[in-house]
Amino acid sequence: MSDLESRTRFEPAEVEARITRRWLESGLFSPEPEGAPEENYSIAIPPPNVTGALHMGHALNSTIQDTLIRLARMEGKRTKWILGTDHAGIATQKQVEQLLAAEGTSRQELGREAFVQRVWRWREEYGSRIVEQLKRLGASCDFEDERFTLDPGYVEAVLKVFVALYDKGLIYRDNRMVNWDPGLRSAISDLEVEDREVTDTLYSVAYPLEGGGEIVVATVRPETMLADTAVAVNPGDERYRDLIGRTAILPIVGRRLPVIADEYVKTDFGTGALKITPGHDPNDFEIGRKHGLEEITVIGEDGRMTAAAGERFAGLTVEACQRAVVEALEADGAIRAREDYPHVVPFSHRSGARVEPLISLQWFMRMEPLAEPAIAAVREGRVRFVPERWERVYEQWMSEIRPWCISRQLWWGHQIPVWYRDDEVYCGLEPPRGEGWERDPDVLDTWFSSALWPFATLGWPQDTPALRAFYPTNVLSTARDIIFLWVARMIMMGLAFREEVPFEQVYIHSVIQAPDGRRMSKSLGTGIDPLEVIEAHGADATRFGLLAMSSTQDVRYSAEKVEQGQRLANKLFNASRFALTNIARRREKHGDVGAGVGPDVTPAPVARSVEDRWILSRLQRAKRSTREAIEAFEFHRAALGLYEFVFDELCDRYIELVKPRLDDEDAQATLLHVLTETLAMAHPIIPFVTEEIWSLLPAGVARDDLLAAAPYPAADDALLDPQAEAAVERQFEAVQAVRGWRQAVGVPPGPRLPARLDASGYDDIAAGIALLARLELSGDGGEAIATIPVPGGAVAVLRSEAVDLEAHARRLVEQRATLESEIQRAEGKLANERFVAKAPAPVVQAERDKLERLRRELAEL
RNA sequence: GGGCGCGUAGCUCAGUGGGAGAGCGCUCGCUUCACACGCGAGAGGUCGCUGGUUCGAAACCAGCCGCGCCCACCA
Repeated sequence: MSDLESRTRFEPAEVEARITRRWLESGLFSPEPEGAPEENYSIAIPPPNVTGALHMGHALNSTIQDTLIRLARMEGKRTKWILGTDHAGIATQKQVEQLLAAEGTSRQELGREAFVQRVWRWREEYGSRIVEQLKRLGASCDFEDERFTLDPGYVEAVLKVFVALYDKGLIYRDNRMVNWDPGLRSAISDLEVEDREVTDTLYSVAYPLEGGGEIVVATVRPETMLADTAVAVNPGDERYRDLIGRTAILPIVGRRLPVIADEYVKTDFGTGALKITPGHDPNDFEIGRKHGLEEITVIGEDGRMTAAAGERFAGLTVEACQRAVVEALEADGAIRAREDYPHVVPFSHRSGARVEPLISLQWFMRMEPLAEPAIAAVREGRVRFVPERWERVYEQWMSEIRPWCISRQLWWGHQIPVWYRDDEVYCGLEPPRGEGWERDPDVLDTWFSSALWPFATLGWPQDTPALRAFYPTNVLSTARDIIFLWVARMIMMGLAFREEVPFEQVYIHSVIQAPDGRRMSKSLGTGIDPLEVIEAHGADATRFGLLAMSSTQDVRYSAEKVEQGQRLANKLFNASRFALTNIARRREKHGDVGAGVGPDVTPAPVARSVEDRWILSRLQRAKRSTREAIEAFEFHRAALGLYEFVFDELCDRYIELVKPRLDDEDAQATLLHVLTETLAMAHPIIPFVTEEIWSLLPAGVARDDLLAAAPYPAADDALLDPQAEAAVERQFEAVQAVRGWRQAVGVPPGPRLPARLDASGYDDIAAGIALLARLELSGDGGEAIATIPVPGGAVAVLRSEAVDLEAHARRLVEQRATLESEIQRAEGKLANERFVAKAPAPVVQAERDKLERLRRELAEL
């Protein structure tokens, strides 16, 4: 205890490592796979990239999930937080390629097999970093059952899904236009493309017509004209009607281009005539297929012009080629106009390169048949989004879903289980028998394997106990940016392969922006490292701060909220230190260690006074609202409500009021009870400090086991006491009135002031008022030198030289003015006949009561 | 082009039909026997603008202004 007495501050760094070790050694986070999903509770963590380091988004999301998980665990549910990392094809491959480059070699030089081995070695060395960082935050994941999306079992799940969808005809190979990322040299999906505003030049180029005349087309990409195979106009366009069916001559190249009609062409944009380049423009590709046009490719996968572009341009970069083509057209006098043209163009989210639309042989997945039941699941409430508005966003995207390009030209990932031999194609879990087969070199989009996360992590396709116990999971928590990339696809795959939704609720949490409102990002230098925050303020403070600043909308990072959390941890620690050292000291003196405290139970509260009944009543409300707020994903309400309870009610009021009674065993029991319940109530939010204090509770109060394993305290309605709440409310109004008066009239806060209570309804609470407002109350009938209005009467201040009567008079004038204006307002309201007639009776009555009270107070003055 | 969200105290944000709130910051006071990461008392707001619904609007509806995000194949 003497040790505790000297610890005047909560020191997180000293405590956290010790507590973490106890948690991990307890096995509490690793439940036996038993029971049914309905009685169990599980969350699958959004798997961080193996390459990743904990950023603020992870920290918030992990805190949210851990708060849910810890609450569920304390509610007695078998609770599993499924942990793992994602192989993150592109990010990881890039990382290792950079290493190789630094070593003066490359993946091509190593060859595929050696390269993949190299990535595995890298993963062994660095892949657990983020998992260790999660421990620092206090995350109670099942660390003993960590998964990886390239584990052998996981690979089996991925291949099985691929083969099944292939057999159903949902996965197919096709030569189509894809988003080609020249930086990555791979196809990417629509969702990995981001639009950026760019100002290009819009050129008007004249194409001569066979037999005389010309047609002028508009383009921002003159270099692609080398692959033009037609010119299109709108069939209803008077200007060009006569030209349909004629032939244009492609400048520079000399190719003959049919002039075709297509509704797609807008008459009011550009020149109304459109050059058609099926090989390098998605729209033109569709038009080309519709009209059976030739598809010519002049831009290669390396982002340079191919031989088909002609000797003059082959080998040039796209940019250089554009300049060369424009020069050539100028020399021909073919450029009729140019203007600056701001528009959005696609860039790769992965490499940052400008996306090059190319025709390429890739694997695609038809999504509509999978989307349909996934839309129904949300519509029927089997999956619910919080906040609800995301359901519409989800549904809208799902109802317009397009084929998903799932093949990537990478080496790190799930290699596609398809083999070729001449014209034969084989798809299966095992390689085909016989000689001469060659496996498709491509790997699957990382999100393909992520889509299986909630069940592949539990052992599917094996029918494992874990799968039976924890699927479906309860909640998925994430930011909105991966609703389509990941959440929607998990729902589709869960329904397709488990016939069950993967989770019941999807919580979409805030995106935390930099304090200045910009995106938090390493490259912008706006990132804040959560580990540094933990170092500086503690994990509890970080968790509290993140929850307190979170919302249903994006928020700016608030260092103040973290500091608020640090104050809460410190306050709770000091309040506990006060209670524990005092009670221990007094019991030692009296030689009874634990009277009134049963051996294995939280001490039963013994309410002797109105403030005891009050704090017990307030405690029930705090427990209820904290739990309800967490369950409703209103984490800021849970965190800030806890702060308010601890500071305003437990510390500033109850502990102050109970101080003089601490020799009383009943008061000790009540204080200990409130303290232990508060610790338990707060634990899901600030687990470290609460666990630490729990371990310091006297024998008989603290169980030997962990607070993390203790039951979450239920709100007991029998302890609600509206009378006590009203009484203590009145008490504090009176205290505040006296304190305010003291300040205003310059009476120092320390000395006790002789006074008399001329008010009714103060039998139980007068002593507390005297204590907190520093009054010496007596029944002295002498004359009051000053009168302080309090609810139901006044405090009469008796003879004292400490009172400045002029200041008192000034205060009286101010208070009268305030009261009079409030009375006027109430009177006005009640004089309004329509208010009295139409407003609900209780509202009118409340107004009348208020008016009466105000009038009494004015009279007291 | 379609959709969503947000404009409340100097700052960051709660609040959704009956007397404008929190944290930080600011002012004043306090070595009150747990905590100065503390305690007490204060100052500070046309709740973006306009109109409507209502006895009553920061909240509900409409329009406007400003900011942010998502989706979308007009060269």
